[in-house]
Formats: sequence, structure tokens, C-alpha cells
Amino acid sequence: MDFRLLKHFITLSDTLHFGRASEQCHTSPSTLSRSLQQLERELSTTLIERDNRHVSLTPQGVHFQRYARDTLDQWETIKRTLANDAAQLTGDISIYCSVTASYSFLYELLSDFRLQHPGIEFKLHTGDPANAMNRVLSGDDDMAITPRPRTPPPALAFKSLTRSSLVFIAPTTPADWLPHTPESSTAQQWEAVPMILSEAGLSREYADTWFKALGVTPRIYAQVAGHEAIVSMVGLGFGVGVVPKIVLDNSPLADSVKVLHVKPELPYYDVGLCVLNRRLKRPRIQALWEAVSERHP
Amino acid sequence: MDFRLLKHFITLSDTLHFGRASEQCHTSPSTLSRSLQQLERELSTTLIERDNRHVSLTPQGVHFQRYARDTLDQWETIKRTLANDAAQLTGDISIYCSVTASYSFLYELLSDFRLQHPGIEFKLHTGDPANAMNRVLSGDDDMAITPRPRTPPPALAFKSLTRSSLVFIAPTTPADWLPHTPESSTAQQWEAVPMILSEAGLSREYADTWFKALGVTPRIYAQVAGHEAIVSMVGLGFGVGVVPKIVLDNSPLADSVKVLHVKPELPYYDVGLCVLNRRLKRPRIQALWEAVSERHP
DNA sequence: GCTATCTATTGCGTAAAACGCTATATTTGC
DNA sequence: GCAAATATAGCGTTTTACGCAATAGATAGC
Repeated sequence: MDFRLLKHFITLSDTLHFGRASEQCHTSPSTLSRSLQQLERELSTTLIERDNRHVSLTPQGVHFQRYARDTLDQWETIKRTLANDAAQLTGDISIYCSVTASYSFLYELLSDFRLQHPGIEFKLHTGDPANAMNRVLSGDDDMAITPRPRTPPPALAFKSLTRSSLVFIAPTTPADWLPHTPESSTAQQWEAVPMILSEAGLSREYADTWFKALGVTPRIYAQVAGHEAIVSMVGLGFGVGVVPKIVLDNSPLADSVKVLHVKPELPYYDVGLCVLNRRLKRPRIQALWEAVSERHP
Repeated sequence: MDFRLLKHFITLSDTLHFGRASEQCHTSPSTLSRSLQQLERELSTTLIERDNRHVSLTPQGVHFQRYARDTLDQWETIKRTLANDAAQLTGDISIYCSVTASYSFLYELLSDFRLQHPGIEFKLHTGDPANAMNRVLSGDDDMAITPRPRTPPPALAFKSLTRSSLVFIAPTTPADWLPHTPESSTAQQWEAVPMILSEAGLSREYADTWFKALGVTPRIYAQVAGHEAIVSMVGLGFGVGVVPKIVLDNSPLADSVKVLHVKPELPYYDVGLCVLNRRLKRPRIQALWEAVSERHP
């Protein structure tokens, strides 16, 4: 069923005259006649009673007239609506990040953007940054805030937002296993320290590398998913942890831990936003990406 | 816009896969691709984001999905509705008749039919039977109850329902102009009688003929549209009238008038139903016509 | 009652469009 | 890096749609 048939039917039912209706439709009477025949064939009913001299609507025709008008109206409406949707960006953007990131970066990142694109809704998923890239690669989330990996997958675009140092943290309460002179680390004073590290992710990799360089196999007290939980456990006195400094800065437990200024220092690492290259084609994703790019050239 | 495009879009948005969708649509992937392109061209927007490996709905696509489903649903609904309309006759039938006919014939005529075809509504127009045929010829009414004319127009079909006599009626109150021996009419005793006749119509023609045969030019006291009004005027004592006997039988004023048994008697005439031949093609008209034909073979 | 007129419909030749097959380009998983 | 997957463009064929002219049925006027 083509909407042209509906238009023809409506003009026909208004004029009740094939000749005049055909002028209004910019077509020939024969086309109109065949349009009506096709419509009636599809509906298996007679819409217009006609002979060579009279044209009149059947009850079904009267009924169908309402349908036809409504249907064409709805079509015009959806066209307008979609045009508006296109002019003003709409839809969801889902972002995966750590709790810390949701406190620190996100507000600044989104505050302007929300005002500029009120049609876009954000869905936040928080969790261990170690999962961030997989969430994006699998398409579960559009974007993620994550440490930049050494070799980003080619399917991903990455944009640095800030650099953060990794720091060792220890409980403020005394403990006999605490290294006495962290400024000059030795294998001896670290090998007995109970360590609380990430299960996976860049912070774990850097910590492992650090210990390896020192020639120590660390004593792993706990492996934790999520940096925030590391702060908790260290605060409770269970051991020494390695977390991004930014996590510490945003932690409500910052007072119950202290930074150990170890030498050599753990490396800095980039924290940034990542997205699938192909999703950058989506206008709303592209808009956010560009908004972020302006702030972080 | 063809509904095929909507079907293709819906299957595509369900499967998010051109190959599988094309199987469900019994068509080729390239057709599907072109359907979507055409749809997007008509809407000037992107409904489905796609590359060689991924297919996903845009926000506009999600929006349009609802529209497409609704539109196809409505199409199915109107198809079913019209099929019912066709199976069970619907629409209006307008009947023109005199007030008397509406009392006497009509109830009997329509009582069964209404039960059998509850979808048909009747519109009754009452008025002077003299207008009846014109109302039908002009298409203002579908049918009329009317005296059968001497030569019915070829465009009309006519079916006799009953025969009725025309009678002279006089007031029951005494009046000096009343003919003394109506059983043997003479020109002398009629020429002074104030007559109350129809303006037009068969009863008037027959009355005129009757007076002509008697060699009298009647004294017309009043010309009235509608037989019922004649009974009223006669009952009030204004003169002698000519009405179909059936009008008298159904008149609430029957007691205030009396029948004059004149010789020669006025002729009988057929009262029946008439309709435009071409309107007999309409199913509901045809159904009523046939129902009447069964009762009046 | 006949004729002129009006008008929806059909036949037919042409134009357009829709379709499917195949090739292509691009992406992804191993 | 290679093989599999997959949406899409090109192209020849088939189907469909269109308009013109002819036709048939009905009406109005003389």
C-alpha cells in the first residue's frame, strides 16, 4: 500500500469526480481509476460506488476516509518529529568509569554539554577501570574513562584528560611491617609488606613492574576490584596499597591513610576518555567527543 | 511511501542484520538496503547506522520503529473493520414519506429488517407525498413511499405495497353547503362546496379529473401540502376534502370528519416504494428492496 | 425518442522502477 | 596477516506504472 493511493482516494472522495480530482493530483483520470482499483483490491471491498455518471462513497469509503486522513497526518507528524530529532541531538550516551572518575572528571565534563544538548541522556556505569576498555570494545558502553593503555587497540580512539601519579599508601596507624625508609627502597624492607593491589589493570601492571625492578616478589595480601576499595582496606590497617593519587584525593577515607614517598617513584599515567572509532560516526557521540576535545586539545 | 518499506524496516530493526532480515522478508539483501535508503531519503534522516560489520538503530530509528509498528497495526485494523462492514451491512438509508405512511407502513416494513441488519440506520423525512418522487430522483433520499404515478420515470424502480381509495370527507358539524345526496352527485350541488385539496400530487389530479367529468369547476377553499393537514381543516369545518382513506384511518381527528360516499367513486391508486435503479446496486438498498419484495411479491 | 455530451474505464505502447545476481570494499576474528 | 562476513553499488532483466486514445454507459435537451 502506497501513500499515493491514500492521497488519490482522499482527493477523489472530496471531489467525487475523477476528472477534477486528477487535476488536483497532477495526474490522469486513468491513473486515478487504477489507484482506486488497487486500493479496493487490497482491502477487498468497495470504497467508492461509481458508474459513468455518478461517484459516491460507500459506508466503507466514509470509514476509510477517516483512516486515510489520520494516516497521512501521522506520516507528516513523524517526518517533522524526526527532523527535529536530527536537528536537536537525542538518544542515550552510556559512560563507564570508576566511582572516583564519576566524582572528579564527569561533572566538569558533562555540565556544559547537558545544557547545550538537553535531548541527550547519560547512562553512567561505575566499576573497576580494569574493565573499562572491554566494556567499550564489546559495545556495552559508548565511552569509558580509563587509564591509557601502552598500546591502545586500533578500534579505539583515546583522548587524555589528565595525568595522575600512582602512589603507595599506608595506614596512619603504626604497623611493624611498614617499610622504615621508603625514600630508598630495598628488597629487604618490602618483601614482608602485605600488599593490597588491583586484580588487574594498569595500576597492577605498574606495581608489578616496580617490584620486579626491585627484585622482590611482593606478598599479596588481597587483590581488589576497584581502587576505592583499596583505600578502604589500607585505612583499616590491612597493608600497603597502590592507587592513583586522584582516587586518594577524592576519597572520604583520605585521613586514615598516608602516602609513602617511595623511591623510585611509580610512573605517571594518562587518564582519558575512550570510544570505539566507528561509534564516533554517531552524531551525539561525535558531539560529546568534540566538546571534550575543545577542553583538552 | 509504501508499506513494504515499513515492513522491511521493522524486520531490519528487529534482526539488525541484512542477511537474516532479507530471508524473513523473502527478498534479497540488496533490496532491503535500497528500501532503507529510500525510507531515509523520504525522511531526510538516518534511521539505521551501519557499516559492513555492524547495524544499529539511531535514536530516530528507535522513534520511527514505534511509528512503523503503529501504522501497520492500523492498516490491519482498518482492513478487518472494512471486511466486517462489508459482511454486515452498514450505512444510512433515507426514506421520504408522509406522516401517515410513517405511522402505517413503515413500522411493518422495517421492524424485521432492523433486527436482521442492525448496522443500518434509517433517516426518515416526512412531507407531502407530492414531492416524493423528486426527492428520490434528485438523490436527496434513497427511497420514498409514494402513490405510483401513471408513467413512472425510467430511472425509478417501483414496488406496490397496497392499494388505497381516495375518499371525500366532510365535517361532522352541519353546514349549508354540504351536498345533500352525495350518492348521486350533480354539478349543481357541488359547485358551491368549498374544497380543500392537495396543492399537487396524484390525489389532486384524481380530484380534478373527477370534477371535470362532472362538469364542475370546484370552488377551491384551500390548497394544502400534506394530506394530514386536509383532515385538520375539514375537521374544523372549513370545507370538504379529498384524502386517501388510509390517511383517515390513521388520523387522530377521524372522529371530527365523516366520509361522503359519493358516486361515482374516486379511483383507487397504488401506494408503493420507489428507488433509483442505480441505487439498487448499493448492497444495503438492495437488501431492503429484497426484504420488501418478499413481503409484497 | 433520438442525439449530443459527459465521464469512468480499458487497451496498448512507452517509460520508470524494482529486483536479484555479482562484484566490491571494508571490517573482524583467529 | 589472512580468511570469513557483510552491507552496498553496478548492471541486465522483469515487473509495474503512466498517459493517450478509444470505449461504453448514462443523462439531458430538443
